[in-house]
Order: sequence, then C-alpha cells, then structure tokens
Amino acid sequence: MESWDPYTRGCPSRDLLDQIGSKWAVLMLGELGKHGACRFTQLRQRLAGVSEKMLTQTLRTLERDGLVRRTVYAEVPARVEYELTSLGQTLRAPLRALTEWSVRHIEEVLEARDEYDVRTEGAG
Amino acid sequence: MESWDPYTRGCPSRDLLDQIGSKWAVLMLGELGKHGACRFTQLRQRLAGVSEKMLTQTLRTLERDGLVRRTVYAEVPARVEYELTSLGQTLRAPLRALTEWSVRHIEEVLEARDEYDVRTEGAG
DNA sequence: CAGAATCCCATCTGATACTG
DNA sequence: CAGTATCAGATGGGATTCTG
Repeated sequence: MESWDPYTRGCPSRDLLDQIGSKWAVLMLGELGKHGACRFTQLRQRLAGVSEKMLTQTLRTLERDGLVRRTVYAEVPARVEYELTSLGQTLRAPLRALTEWSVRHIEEVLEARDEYDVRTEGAG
Repeated sequence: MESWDPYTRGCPSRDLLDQIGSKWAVLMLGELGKHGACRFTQLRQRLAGVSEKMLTQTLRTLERDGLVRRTVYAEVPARVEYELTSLGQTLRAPLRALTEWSVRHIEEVLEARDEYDVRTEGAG
C-alpha cells in the first residue's frame, strides 16, 4: 500500500477525487444508486439539463473507472442499461451525504451570499 | 422549507453542489478543517500545485458562501488568515469521507482503467 | 434507442507580471 | 505578504447532424 495523497500535485487520487466530484458524475451516480439499472434516455430525463454528449462522456469515464457497468442487449432497437458496480455502490453513501448537505444548507448559503454582496457593495 | 432538488435544472442546490465539489474547494476546505486558521501562503504550500489566482478565487467564493471566514490583521506586512465558519465545519465530515474514498479505492480504479483500456483497444 | 462526430462558444485554469 | 491584472491555452458543455 503506497501513500496516496490528494494534496500532492499529480497524485492519481487527486484526479479521481476531481472526477467523482464533477458536475454530472455526482448526479449520475446518485441516480443510478437510487433507481438501480437505468437506460440512457431514462437517465437523461432524470438529470434535467444534461446533454447527450455529457451523458455519454461521463458515463464512459465512470465505466472506465469501474464504477458503472454498461450492458448492451442485442435487440432492435438497441437497449443499453447502466448500473453501479460493487465499487460504485461504495460511493453512494459519501456522495449522498454531500448531496444532502447541499440541500440542507442551501438557504444558509443563499443568505450568506446576500450578506456578502451587501457588505462588499461599492467598496471592495 | 421549499423543495430544493439538485436533480432539477437551475436549482441553486445543484450549483452549490458543483461549487463545494470543485477541484480546489474540496482540498481547501479539507486543509482548513485539519489545521485551523491558516495564512494565504501556508495554504498555497499545502495545496501543492494551486496557482495564486485559483487560491484567491476559490477562497473568495467560499467566503461569499459563508463557509470560510477571512480575517485581515492591520500589520505590515499584511497578514490574512482563513478559517472555517461553523457552517464550513459541517462540511468537513462529508468532504473527508469523499477524500478518503478516493484514497482507499484509487488502486481498484487504476486497475479498472487498465482492464478497460485493454478491453477496448483497437476495436471500439 | 443509443449513441458518434463535428462545430463552436463559454468558462476554467494556469503562468506571468505588477502593486499596496 | 497577499493579493490584482492580464493573457492564452485547455476543457466543459451545447447544438446539430448522422447512423446501426
């Protein structure tokens, strides 16, 4: 076991941290965790605002990292399902904690922003 | 209490989630949580690789969101200290969980990437 | 349906230089 | 020391078009 330190420049764990914390990855993993296996279009609808490009791109990265499993069914029209791997499952709790934090504290943050803006208005 | 849902487009909690999960914010909050009050240059050294610009920029955003408190001491040369607010403290646990996850599972992810790359080599 | 491919703009991010 | 200002490259992300 080496010493991986995300506070060190260029450490792979830092990149991984960026990746799993990225805009769409957080939401994608969250959705897959909540609903289980999910199709491309379903996922797209649930993540309101995601483009096909980012959906595909993020899903690929997650697949490559071993967090998501992609299963193609030989049907016409094609059907593809995405689901969390066991490794991906281990990310559910920490990610959910973060998501819940943002929901629970958004109002405090909104207030803090107002205060800050008033406080720094005009003068810097 | 309204219903804030980060899965909805344009919801402030989604933006907040992006912000607290961003590259430098995660590490900055982590460091401030570990060491307590910290000066600009100290912080810069601990977050190996961060530029002055990103340090300032991220710190400002965190300050505006009410997560970090900035204190200026009237000395020459100037001294400025940053520390977590009580709101910022509540983010420590979830963020640390995420950081620890990335450290604990980086090797599995690295292996998964190798397998993926081999599996998809040449043929798509 | 589930993408791949392409074009293009906006933002993010970093390196450099300058200042109170 | 703790920034600010500026420039430029990398990346994110959207719209559109096309395919098995």
